[in-house]
Amino acid sequence: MNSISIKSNEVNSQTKQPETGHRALSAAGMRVTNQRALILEIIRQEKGHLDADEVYRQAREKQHRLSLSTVYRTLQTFKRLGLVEECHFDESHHHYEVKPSTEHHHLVCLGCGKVIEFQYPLTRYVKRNVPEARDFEIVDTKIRMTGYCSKCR
Amino acid sequence: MNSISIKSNEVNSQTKQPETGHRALSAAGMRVTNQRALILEIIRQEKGHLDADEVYRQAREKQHRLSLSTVYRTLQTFKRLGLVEECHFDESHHHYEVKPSTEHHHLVCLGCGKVIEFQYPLTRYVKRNVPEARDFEIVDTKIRMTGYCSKCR
DNA sequence: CTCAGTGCAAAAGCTTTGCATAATA
DNA sequence: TATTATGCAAAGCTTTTGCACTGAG
Repeated sequence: MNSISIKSNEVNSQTKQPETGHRALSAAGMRVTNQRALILEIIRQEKGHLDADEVYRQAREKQHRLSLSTVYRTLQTFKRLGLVEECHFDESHHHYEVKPSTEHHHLVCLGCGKVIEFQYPLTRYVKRNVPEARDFEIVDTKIRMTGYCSKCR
Repeated sequence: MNSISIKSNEVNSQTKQPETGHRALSAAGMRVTNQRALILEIIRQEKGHLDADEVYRQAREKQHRLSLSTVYRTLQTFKRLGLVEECHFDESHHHYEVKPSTEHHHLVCLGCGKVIEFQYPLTRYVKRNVPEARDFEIVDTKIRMTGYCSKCR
């Protein structure tokens, strides 16, 4: 409903209160719980791409009693609200990242597992150049290229 | 080790023997079992993209006692040999298709679930136009665009 | 005070594995 | 005959769900 843009990763260090996420959550008409604020903060601060279990482990360090199901439920909620996005780097897990404002894609290194992001408006390009995509209303584009990075090749 | 190209989907209908897959299997130095031949035949004949359970159901119609684990093991084997490829259309399953000789990608309709394939050398395009991809040795490109097809939009 | 959100435990999917049996080369 | 592959059942992992309790608004 509301489009909430996430622009900064900096933590509000002047005020003592961990304000991170409060605006976004309440703007979406959701209750602001410690769990949600914490999970959102974790995903935002991690530049990379976390899976549910990594979020859980990190969250647990701050909130001892938080449960895995809350992590899953919260991740689903954030996904629905468009706050985070699900990626599929390997076959078994989901990974999550903050929703990027501009279209970007991933290069996944088979050697070291590093994920390199690049921004490029490939949706537009495909829409223009691929006949099959003409009368298809593209909602989302996911590109995952695998291979070997400069170090590993 | 050997690269085995699959070119035709036609069933050998002159000879009575279900030859499908025998060459490919033995060329790869694997034992030719009825189960493997059948599973390969099913994946080849199905133009679309099957998941393990669909392969299992179809295979069962011909070989009553075949087990799900054999399907999984066989699919893994075929993947390793490069005979089939794994796709990820939704979050929960794997889907398999015969390994295509030319680069192709998928448009997945969120309305009816239809999967439209299109061929386009996007790897080359990305390699040329995306700086981050320059010193990355791209092994595989997976593009999945979701949206709505002409009927569903 | 009320209802959305949480924790816990249990269940549900999909996939893998151990082991004895069956079948291929 | 010597392995390799299979079937069956059981386990493994990730994710979801039911329910009573807690806490935000």
